[in-house]
Amino acid sequence: MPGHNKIKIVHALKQPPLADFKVGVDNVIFSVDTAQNRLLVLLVMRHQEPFLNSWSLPGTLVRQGESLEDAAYRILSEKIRVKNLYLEQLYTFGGPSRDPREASDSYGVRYLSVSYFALVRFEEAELIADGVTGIAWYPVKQLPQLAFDHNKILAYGHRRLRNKLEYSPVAFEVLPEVFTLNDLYQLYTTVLGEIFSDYSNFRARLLKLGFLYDTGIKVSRGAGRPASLYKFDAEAFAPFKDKPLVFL
Amino acid sequence: MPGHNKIKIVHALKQPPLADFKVGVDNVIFSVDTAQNRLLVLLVMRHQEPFLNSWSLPGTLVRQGESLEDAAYRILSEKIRVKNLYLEQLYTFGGPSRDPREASDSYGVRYLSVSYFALVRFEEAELIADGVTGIAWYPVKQLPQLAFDHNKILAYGHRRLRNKLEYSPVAFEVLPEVFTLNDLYQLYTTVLGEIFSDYSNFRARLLKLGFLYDTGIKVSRGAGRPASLYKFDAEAFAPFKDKPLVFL
DNA sequence: GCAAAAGTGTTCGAAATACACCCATGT
DNA sequence: ACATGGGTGTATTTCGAACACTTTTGC
Repeated sequence: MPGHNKIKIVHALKQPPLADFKVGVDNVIFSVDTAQNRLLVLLVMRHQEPFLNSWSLPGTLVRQGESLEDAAYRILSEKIRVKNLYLEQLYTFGGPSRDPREASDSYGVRYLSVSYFALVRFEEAELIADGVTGIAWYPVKQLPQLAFDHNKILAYGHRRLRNKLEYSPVAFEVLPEVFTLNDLYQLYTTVLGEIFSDYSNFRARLLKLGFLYDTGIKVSRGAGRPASLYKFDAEAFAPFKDKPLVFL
Repeated sequence: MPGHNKIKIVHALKQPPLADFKVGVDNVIFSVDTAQNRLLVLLVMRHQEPFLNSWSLPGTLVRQGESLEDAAYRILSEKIRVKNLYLEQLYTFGGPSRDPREASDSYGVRYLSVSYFALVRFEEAELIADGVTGIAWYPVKQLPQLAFDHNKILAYGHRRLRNKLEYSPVAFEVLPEVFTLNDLYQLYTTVLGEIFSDYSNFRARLLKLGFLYDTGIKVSRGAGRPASLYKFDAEAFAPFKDKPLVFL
């Protein structure tokens, strides 16, 4: 079809050229220190320009043949060893000039960031300190200035975490295998804030739902009556999957 | 620091090269035909390879200096004219080999799709038929086979729409300026399915919330008692913003 | 008058809220 | 023994589901 081709060419001449991208993946990795009731996020110190010696979210550029999610898992496994984790895509930040390299190398290459949101168990997460890379859990209450637009990404991740917590059982991905109901309650209050119902009501509602299994094992934390250790029963939770369950 | 430099080089040699990307933006544009109670999605016919003569989501590749959202608005405005609309980012699909061009041109260029989700008012949306481009509203109940992974993207968008509808006032972006409570009810049932409370309860709950303004104007649709036309009062809704409001 | 659609009201039971109270342990 | 945290029970109120009933129109 010659006529059709002509149209395409005319259009191509009118339009500005396509942008070339490198695609980065940045992870917002949360965990909760139940002992100290702090919500933590994993940060790494940059050792290259740009933003040399700034803290940043652990990230990487996507390689040939690698899917976005693969890349997300790759950085994660380079930084910490975990038994299991929760991971989902967050958001894609892609405005021009969000990365200073775009200006400097003037090839017109854009840097786009697909962010992922992850939850790991604090007790099981073993940081991989390779001696060169600074890496640390930071309390979200005391964040430093981060590289790029990472503060924005982190804020977005934090919002997602709060939402998730209300209507999905992500909490049990963050807690240790067994936990007391108070651990669970503390987790909700530290992440969501004090806007919360009574402990006894929280407790009653959750137990009635029936996906928490009482192991019978008691644990004593200093003074006071020992608490039962509970376990999340994934099978018993199944019927609630995708239902608008809210345990506010 | 020479030692530091050496480490970088060694790593670079071990690692597979970075992928180069073109970034596409694909829009899932919904509207609701209140007259026929159908949920519609905007599709365009492709006139180039790959997937010549397949229906697809309206999309484009991102140009130099253009943000992702700009690109989303650009395609949208090339296809339809609307007064106002709701737009938000959906998800980023980026596995290797999701686009057949990746294989064929063998430059190792990857195609990544950032999808956007849009809602427009059916009555106000004027399709721009340029004679060449086939473009049409398709009922989501009767979708054809789409190009690329667009069926998957569309399914994802549909799920998001259902969720949005339950806890945010997007419905009023899709309805005309004034509407009857029945219009609203029909909208919810057509999108969410019949899993729904009674009309009278739905009605009572919404009116109690107090952000629907009764214009007093009555409109008669065939037989039966004429209905009041209502208006969404954005200011009165403000206090509910970001609250876990659900009008199921 | 009768059907059809809009709009109102009533009843009933389930859940959320706010407590008061009992239980088991460390010191 | 008493302070501390764990755990249970109960009265009150709010809210949603179901459904009966009234009102206003077209035919």
